Amino acid sequence: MLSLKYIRENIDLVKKSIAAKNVDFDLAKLLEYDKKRRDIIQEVESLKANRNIINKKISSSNNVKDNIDIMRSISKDIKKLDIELNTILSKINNDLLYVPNIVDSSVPIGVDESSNVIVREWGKKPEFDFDIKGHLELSEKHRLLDFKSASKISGSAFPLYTQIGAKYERSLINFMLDTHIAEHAYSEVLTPFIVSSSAPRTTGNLPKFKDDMYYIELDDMYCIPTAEVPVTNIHSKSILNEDELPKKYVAYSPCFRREAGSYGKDTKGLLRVHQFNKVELVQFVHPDKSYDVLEDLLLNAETILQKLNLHYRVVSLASGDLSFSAAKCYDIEVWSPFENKYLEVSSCSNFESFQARRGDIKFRSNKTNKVDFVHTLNGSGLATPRLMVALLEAYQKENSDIEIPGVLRPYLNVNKIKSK
RNA sequence: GGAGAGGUGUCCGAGCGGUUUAAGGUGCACGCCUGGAACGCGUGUAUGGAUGAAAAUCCAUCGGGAGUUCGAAUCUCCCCCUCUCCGCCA
Repeated sequence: MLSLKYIRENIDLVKKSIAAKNVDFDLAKLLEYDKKRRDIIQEVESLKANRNIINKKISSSNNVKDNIDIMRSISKDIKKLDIELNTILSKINNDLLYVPNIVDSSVPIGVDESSNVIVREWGKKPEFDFDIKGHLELSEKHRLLDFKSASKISGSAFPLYTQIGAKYERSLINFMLDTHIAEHAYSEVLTPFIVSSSAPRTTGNLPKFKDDMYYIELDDMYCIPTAEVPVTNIHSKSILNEDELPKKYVAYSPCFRREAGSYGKDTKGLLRVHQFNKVELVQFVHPDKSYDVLEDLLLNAETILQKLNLHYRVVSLASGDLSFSAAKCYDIEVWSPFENKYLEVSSCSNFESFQARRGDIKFRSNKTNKVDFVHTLNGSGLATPRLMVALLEAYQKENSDIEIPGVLRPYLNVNKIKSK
């Protein structure tokens, strides 16, 4: 969320960002509401000031009767104006939730992903001198996944990991958590996976993207689409000390996504699923530092792929591909040899004060003793399904055995997944 | 699910219709005192909003919302949250 004041004082920038993100929003109407709001406030506040003065006269007695008559009429006027003000305020507050975050000046401008900019590539595409198999065929052969049983349980696109597949998944999660905790100094949290509506409102998932989440009507709660949602809200409605910044959290969670509107796309196996596991990095930082931290956080996520020795590239998202809440975002895409394309395994975003405003997350400056909103950032570090695709495919041998990367061997206690 | 207790400023805690512009304490900051410190004394100490170049002035805020009243932290209703006990349950 942007503040009304900020919007009023940066109309051009806000207008530009709305256009750059391809968002439909009537800014002129909002500014008109704001003008009306300020007019009413001035009127009603002078009445209230008057009310306070007369109230004091009544309590210090003499002329009580006359003053009560005056108070009656003032109170009537105040009540009328307050209703008018509340009406306009609720319109404004609702509209504000639909204003997208501003776009950082370093973000490439473009309507969609075709304008994304490749920032760097790491490693190189593995080469094979035999016909390679895809992750589905490999996991079927080694009984790592059982989509058939899963569909009986939950329908399509819910993975059921079995035997060494399940252990592999668990190992990946632990490996990633351990790496971020030990090498990047994140502190681990394990959060609720079902949240009330205020949490996704903070992060920007609500109100605009309600249909992307699983909703539990009976309790008016949501299954989290990412650990970003609960973790970002750890510090909602509070003022942190500047000394406490940066706050760095790493959280494993399952992620639940309805993926409405994406049917028919990436339907094979693990490429797009309704439930997946992810290790998420979240930081609360001083506003001056957030763009440096974004680069750090990106490197933290990249470390995982480097340790797994998987080829990947980093992409800076164009304005039109940028999410509603983000000011800037990098995607990390891992190479899938069989799909013959890059698969998104991480998004690392700087939200600046956008989420902090929605969640009321502030810090008190040491120097000025004033409070200001923190900046929030997060990034997947990483999501497992497409990572698993890349791992199975890149590490397959001609006899279909799958080698286990060195860093995962202590977790899995085997060097290879062998045909039985 | 049932019964009860409670939600007040950084924190603790009083107030239960108009001397509350929220007592008192605590924490914090600054000043005085001191060789330096503690003690003591003094001053200040929130958030949001409106006007304003600024200084400042004003308005709102005692979990949230609605109501009663000339006037609500205080009375009424609805909701949320925390705690205790009971029931159910992994």
